[in-house]
Amino acid sequence: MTLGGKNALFRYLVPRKEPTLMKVAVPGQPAAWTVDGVPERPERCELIRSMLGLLGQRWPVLVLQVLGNGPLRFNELRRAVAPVTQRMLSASLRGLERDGLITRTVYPSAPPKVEYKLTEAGRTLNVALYNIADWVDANLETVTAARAAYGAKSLTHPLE
Amino acid sequence: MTLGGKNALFRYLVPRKEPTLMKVAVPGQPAAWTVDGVPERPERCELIRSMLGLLGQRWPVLVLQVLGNGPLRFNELRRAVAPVTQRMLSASLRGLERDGLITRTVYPSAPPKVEYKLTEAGRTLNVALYNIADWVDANLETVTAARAAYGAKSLTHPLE
DNA sequence: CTGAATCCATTGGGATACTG
DNA sequence: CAGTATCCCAATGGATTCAG
Repeated sequence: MTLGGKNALFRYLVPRKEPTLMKVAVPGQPAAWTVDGVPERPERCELIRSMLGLLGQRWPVLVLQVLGNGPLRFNELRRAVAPVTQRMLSASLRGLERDGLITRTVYPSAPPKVEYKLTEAGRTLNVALYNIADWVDANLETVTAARAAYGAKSLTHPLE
Repeated sequence: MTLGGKNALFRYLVPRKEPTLMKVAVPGQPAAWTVDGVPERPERCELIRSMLGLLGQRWPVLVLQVLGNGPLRFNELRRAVAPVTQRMLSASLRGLERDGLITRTVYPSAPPKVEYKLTEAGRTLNVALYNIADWVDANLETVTAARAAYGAKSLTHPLE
């Protein structure tokens, strides 16, 4: 089983503990973990997983999408991605800000005004999301049919 | 705030309950939910969210990636994406099969042999994943710096 | 070999109330 | 307006055991 070339992403996704297939022996070189000859960067692995986890969450994706239309204030966002709760919106915004996908600007006024704005990184990540949507457009019937065909089988599935 | 054009994905991601921004009033037409003039398809919304949820999970992504190298049997897969548990691998495989991303072929023999293989849909979805990896490659320093800069702030965050 | 069933710890995330 | 704090429930997912 080859590991080179197109499937390099995999090696960045495997967990750190006992990484079996990550160990790619390069002939003529000392045993080291490399990806296409480049030394593996654990932080890249971490970040890919982190981003996939982010995109799998409900609200951050929505926030990213609505901010693509321009900067918004907290309650504007809250209405835009309703029915998000304050808690979840706040948590999502902090997570996105932490990763540098949005900026948080406080205008010292009464009442307070806080503006959230997409960064360039956030904008480009948003674009990557459209690839998923494109895939769905191309495979909607396929998936729907597969699910229908699968319907007759057992029901108690831990994962959806 | 405009909703047209580039940000159509958003409207497919909003929850069904009380969809605020989904309702796009088209002047001169009867009030109906449309996306770029095309009637909205709730099942597409569902599927996009479903796929994002799938990609946010730990093991299905890994399974998809390793199967990109060719078909594998259950225990081969288990070793390849170690340290996955049997339960999680089984659940992931059923989910992927349900969505038509992989096929499950049982060879009637003793001991039993089951082969899992990527479908064309699974292969193309795999490709979409590389866009996330590309984004990470382009923004690794940005995100790392943002996280470091954010470090000084409060600690109790419900979302990561 | 290929799973399913059971038990249990952690976490996501909603409702509500309160604050500068 | 822009949040934080608390409570609580359901779902995720790991470890272990059982079965065809």
